[in-house]
Amino acid sequence: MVVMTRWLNPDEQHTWRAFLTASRGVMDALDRELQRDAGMPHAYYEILVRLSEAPERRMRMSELAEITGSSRSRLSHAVARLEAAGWVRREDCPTDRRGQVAHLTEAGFQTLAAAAPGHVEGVRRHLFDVLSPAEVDQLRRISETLAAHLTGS
Amino acid sequence: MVVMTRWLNPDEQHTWRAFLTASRGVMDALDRELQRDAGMPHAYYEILVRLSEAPERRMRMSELAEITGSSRSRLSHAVARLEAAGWVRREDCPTDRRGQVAHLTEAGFQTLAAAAPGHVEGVRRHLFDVLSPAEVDQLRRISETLAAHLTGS
DNA sequence: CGTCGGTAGTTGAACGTTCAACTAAATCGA
DNA sequence: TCGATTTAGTTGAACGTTCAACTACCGACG
Repeated sequence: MVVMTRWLNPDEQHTWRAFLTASRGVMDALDRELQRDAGMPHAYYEILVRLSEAPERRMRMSELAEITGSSRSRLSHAVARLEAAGWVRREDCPTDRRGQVAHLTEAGFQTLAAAAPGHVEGVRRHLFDVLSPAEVDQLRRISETLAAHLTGS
Repeated sequence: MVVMTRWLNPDEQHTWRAFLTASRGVMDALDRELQRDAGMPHAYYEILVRLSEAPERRMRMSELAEITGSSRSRLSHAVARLEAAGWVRREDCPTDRRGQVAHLTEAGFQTLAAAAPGHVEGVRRHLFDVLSPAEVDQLRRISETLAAHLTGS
């Protein structure tokens, strides 16, 4: 069966490219800043943040992968590096002999605490300061909708 | 001078994380689909698209780097791979002996033509079909604002 | 109890990006 | 016209991600 492609019209084209430029741009800027100021990419920063928020600063690898939106493999490699940096330690899970628990070390917490203010400032500078409160609200709803549909399909 | 960090309030926190999840999620999904269906990452697809739109399907490396939002180094590596795949050829620039001109080959154009319908469908599925026309409009304005501020600072 | 399918996590190779260093040519300024 | 600066582009190494293959363990069903 031949299906006609519904190409993007010029408006959609423009929106799509603006979205690409903006989202990539914001992420790249924050990534660069974090790499410069804290010596780690944003993905690693996020891992530390999520661990710092977990009870006892510990989390199962699977859950951590799930919540940071990364594959198990990616998380495994990442945690290996974070462990080498002394920021995370891996421990055996007491209830599941297959499992591992990632644990944010005190050094990791301190590194995170040192990096956080600069990063938050960056998020403000590149995102919140630039948009009106109404736009921030719109962005939130749009993002939630998009995110919901991703897990769905 | 000690500066108090203006942390993100819970609403901002939520918005930021939703934005992260959504933009990463959409890009990841399209990247996966393009890799599966066309054997190339989205960044490479974009290079081919931009070349296909250029006069004579030719563009200076610098301009191509600029327009695709990548570093010169990244583009250089990317075009090297695209050239190895037979989709792009590099030619000497006639007006600037330092310069190179990337040229989309017929094979590259055909590959692009084969990949485009599926990709556009993906963009619709993950983005446009999910949002109302008003939201699409909001997203466009927000993205344009964000993009404008990136080049600015 | 045994075994069979699913789950948790790791590994190494291939790939793509970044970073800094480098070559070569254009441009600017005296 | 000579030298200094800037611009164009490439290169290789280090890094981070992906993919597929792998080990080990859990849980369920006979």
